[in-house]
Amino acid sequence: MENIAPSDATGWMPSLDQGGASVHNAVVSVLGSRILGGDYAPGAALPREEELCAMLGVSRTSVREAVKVLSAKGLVEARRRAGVRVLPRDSWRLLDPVVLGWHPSIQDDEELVSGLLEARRIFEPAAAELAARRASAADLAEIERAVVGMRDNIPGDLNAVCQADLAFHKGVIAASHNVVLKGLVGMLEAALRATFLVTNPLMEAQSRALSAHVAVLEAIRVRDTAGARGAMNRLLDIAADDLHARG
Amino acid sequence: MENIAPSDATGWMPSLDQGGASVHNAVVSVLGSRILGGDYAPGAALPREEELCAMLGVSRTSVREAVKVLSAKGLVEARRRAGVRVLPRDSWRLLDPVVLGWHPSIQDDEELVSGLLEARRIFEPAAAELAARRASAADLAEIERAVVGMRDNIPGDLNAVCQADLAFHKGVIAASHNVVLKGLVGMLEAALRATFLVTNPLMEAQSRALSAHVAVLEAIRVRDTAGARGAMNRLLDIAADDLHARG
DNA sequence: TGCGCTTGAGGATCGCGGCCATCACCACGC
DNA sequence: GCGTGGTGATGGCCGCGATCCTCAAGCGCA
Repeated sequence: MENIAPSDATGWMPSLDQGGASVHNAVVSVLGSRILGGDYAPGAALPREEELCAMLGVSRTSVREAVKVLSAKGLVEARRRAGVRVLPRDSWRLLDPVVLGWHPSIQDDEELVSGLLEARRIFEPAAAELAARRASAADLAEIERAVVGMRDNIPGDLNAVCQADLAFHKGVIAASHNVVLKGLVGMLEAALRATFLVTNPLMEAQSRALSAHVAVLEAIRVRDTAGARGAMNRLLDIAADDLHARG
Repeated sequence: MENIAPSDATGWMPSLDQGGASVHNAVVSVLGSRILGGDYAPGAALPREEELCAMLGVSRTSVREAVKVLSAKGLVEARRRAGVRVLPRDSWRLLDPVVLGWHPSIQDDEELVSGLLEARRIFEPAAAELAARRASAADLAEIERAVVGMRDNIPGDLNAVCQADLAFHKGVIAASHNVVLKGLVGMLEAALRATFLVTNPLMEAQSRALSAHVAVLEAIRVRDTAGARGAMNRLLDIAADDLHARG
């Protein structure tokens, strides 16, 4: 029965503890995390509005807005008399980065991790091939900047390396100029984050990964579609190896 | 300045004209369609809450809930003093079937149609390959039922054929047992609907498509992964041909 | 005198609480 | 067994105050 709001009258702690900066975002985040975490299982019913208000210390307006948002993301369904029930996992918009961000520990969800990696092996090589065909000068510059960012931070700042790695894959997908693939960057972001959490920062692994990234970049630059696809495949092989070795 | 609500006091027309069954769903649907239709371009600001209320004939509560939903789907962003602004298309959750359903005419959006088909050619053959490896008896029965549904309605009910076709592709993706791929069924649904709108019901095309579907089913049944991938590729070749011939 | 930073007021959304309407479900009665 | 009314939940509307971002006017400095 924790309390989100700063509660009563006396003091005023300016910050909210969870999620976004606004009250209803905090409610959305709390309920979403609780659903993804399994506290409210699919098929189960959430507490009534009134109870949620009391539980979270917010007004009905915020709770109702939060329920609407969760409903928009396919997590719950609100019916008139029956209250709010959690929908089965198949209807959850797991490709929504926000929803994926509510997962308490992606790296421990075996089905999700393998599904994400499998999906990456399906569409990232294809994205690289399309990028080799369509990348503009700006796209190439973006990808190259990411590679440079990886190289310059390799022995040191691990966080910067991760961000550059993410920027690299985002750049390749953006260079594919495909609307659907661009809709998958959120999923990719979550997948990479999970990978970074599992894969320890091994020097050798990092240098291998860097050379694979360079190979993808060069293949795209010279418009070698098959080479780009193959280089991306090798890159994902390395990632899968690291993931498997550590898992 | 149309009015969603039944307006004033005298009469009471029970039905809402747009979208779902509830008021806020109607508002969401109207605003979403208007954004997708280009009436509110990316970067532009929506009218103020008060104006939207007057324009749609609903209360601020409904408008605000609708804005929250649209914000959850990445269409708009509400900032305090600046009002509600439409976000760039890249942040729209186009993989959300609801969002895609707001598109006024998918078949006329060249970039979207080609992007959808391209995406299908990337991940549907892969899904067929995975299905050949993992399909359960129930999965196979579901796919087979869809094929039978296509065959039995081929000369007659076009709508039933389309539904069976959709069920077929859904079944293959479900049989792949991949979380990410299952998240793409909404996109697939919109893609198929757009295809059906363009491709006229040619007898020869339908029979060709049917045999291709049967080939995919048989390959999955005998666990022929490469065959399933190839058959799905041929199926998509046919679809692309029909689409191109008519486009 | 011109430019840039600060500060003030305005104005929009945000959040709250109460109210009534609506509708599904259940139990009672015919 | 079926119809009907009670009951309790969500759906929707309204007005209020708080908040805080934005824009622009005003001031200081070179």
